[in-house]
Amino acid sequence: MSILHFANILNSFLPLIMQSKNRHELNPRLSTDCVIFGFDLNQLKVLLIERESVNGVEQCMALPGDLIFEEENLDMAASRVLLELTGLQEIYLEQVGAFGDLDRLNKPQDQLWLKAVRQNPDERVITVAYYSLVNMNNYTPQPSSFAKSASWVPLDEVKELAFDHLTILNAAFAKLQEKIRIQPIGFNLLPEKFTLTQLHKLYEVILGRELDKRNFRRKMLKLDIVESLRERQEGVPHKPSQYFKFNEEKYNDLFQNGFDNFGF
Amino acid sequence: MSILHFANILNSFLPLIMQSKNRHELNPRLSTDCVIFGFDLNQLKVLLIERESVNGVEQCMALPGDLIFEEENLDMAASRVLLELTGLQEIYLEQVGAFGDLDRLNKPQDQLWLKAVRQNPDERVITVAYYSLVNMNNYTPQPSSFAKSASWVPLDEVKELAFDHLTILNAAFAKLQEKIRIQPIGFNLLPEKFTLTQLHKLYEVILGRELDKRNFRRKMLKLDIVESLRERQEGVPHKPSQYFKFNEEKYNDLFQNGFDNFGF
DNA sequence: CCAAAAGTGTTGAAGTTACACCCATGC
DNA sequence: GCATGGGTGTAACTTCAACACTTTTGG
Repeated sequence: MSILHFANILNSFLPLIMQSKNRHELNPRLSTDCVIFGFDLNQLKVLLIERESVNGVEQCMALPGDLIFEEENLDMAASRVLLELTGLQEIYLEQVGAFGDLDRLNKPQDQLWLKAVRQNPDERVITVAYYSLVNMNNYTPQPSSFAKSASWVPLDEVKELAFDHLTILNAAFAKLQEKIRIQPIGFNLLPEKFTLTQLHKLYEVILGRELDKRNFRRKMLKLDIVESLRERQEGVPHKPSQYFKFNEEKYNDLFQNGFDNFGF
Repeated sequence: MSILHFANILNSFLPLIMQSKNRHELNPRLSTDCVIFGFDLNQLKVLLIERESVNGVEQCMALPGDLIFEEENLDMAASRVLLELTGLQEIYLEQVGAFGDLDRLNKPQDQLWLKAVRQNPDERVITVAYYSLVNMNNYTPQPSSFAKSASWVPLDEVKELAFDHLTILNAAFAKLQEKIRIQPIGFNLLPEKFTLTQLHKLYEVILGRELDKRNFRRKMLKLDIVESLRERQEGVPHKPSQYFKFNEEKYNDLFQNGFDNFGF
């Protein structure tokens, strides 16, 4: 009796198995990946994990991500996986979308890794990606589970990632760029008190182009989402800058309504 | 030996089964749903299917959607399912996102239906939703497969849908509203030749508010994405309107670059 | 006193809003 | 001739883009 034949017989029991099995199992066909953006006041970074090498072969870096449980909401799964691999928690994650290309796990190196850690390494896996923005100062990654390390990597140094993670990262970054035009989301990436120059820089790195300093400041101040703390930098070898905080009330207002800048 | 015990033993063979089974099977945990918007020159409509009644119980309407095959891209699955259920094809579908709440299939009526048509009715299913805009004149729905009927339903008459389809519809509509501010996508919803009044009406129903007629026309003409056909309506009991077509070249240009209206 | 970044105003151009009347047609 | 929707212009206002110099501090 061939394996195929054997499997086909077992196959007829699948419905039974499905109904009775422990639902706290992992779903072998569904995963989640998280794209967490941070900002070090100079450049945009993304949180990546390093996985253990397999048979002495170094694995390239990856987004924090893993299979989800059978009985787990997608959103909760993303939060859990992020926590397990990097120690970060209480982060609002927004969905980027589902990624399910048939060849997304086919790179030889990825296959090697999957064979080492997954029960069903050949299983086709669809992943649901999430993204978020965080203030790097408040979250220090602590690798655990299969993450050998978890660290902030400058976006423009990311050349290669596991699986289709580069595609996912690009999609998330595109969402970020689109979103920052409509909602004043960037504040999540900054410390509680920040200078307008830092905010200015943040917008420049997200949008990928220079913005006029005076026009930028005028606009931000008029939107009324920043508020001076009447406190200045100290110890800087130049004219000290005022610190600002963001005005949560206005922020929430704009966050909900968007900037509504289309013109209609 | 309990069923549970039995299942647990079989469970250990699962990896084997997974590897050897026919990959042209349906994945019992993954589905796709399509939100197709149409416009009848007066109101927005969405394409819904009606399913066979189960044990004499009428089923409420649903988005066209079904399980996807193991070896099938998500995008292709959405196109296939749409074709199978409604006869529509060659439609560009854009992803809305993944929906996977644990209770999304739990309504009693939905359970009834699932038990009638699915091999594993209790399986937790995650769905990947897509949306599109079409010119209703070019696509006449032809129900088949488990769709008893497929028809255009005015958006504001949709009160209840199967599963979490109302949530999905709302998410897709929100995307549509957001997108039309950034890209001139509305033309997909109109016939090849249309009047500015029809286009105007379309924008009003999508955005859900009145727009000044003169300002709207001025703006559209300046964007240069519509072009007069120097042809007029006939047989209308009022001053006949010019027909316009949209300027594909300009359209594609704006489609790629967006309106870039944020101000930075 | 030098280097470095902070902070500040104006102007011309473009875009936005609000608003009311005449026109061409079928009946 | 009347009902219906088509089609048009202007003025006040707001927003945008471009541009350069003075200020404050540490060393």
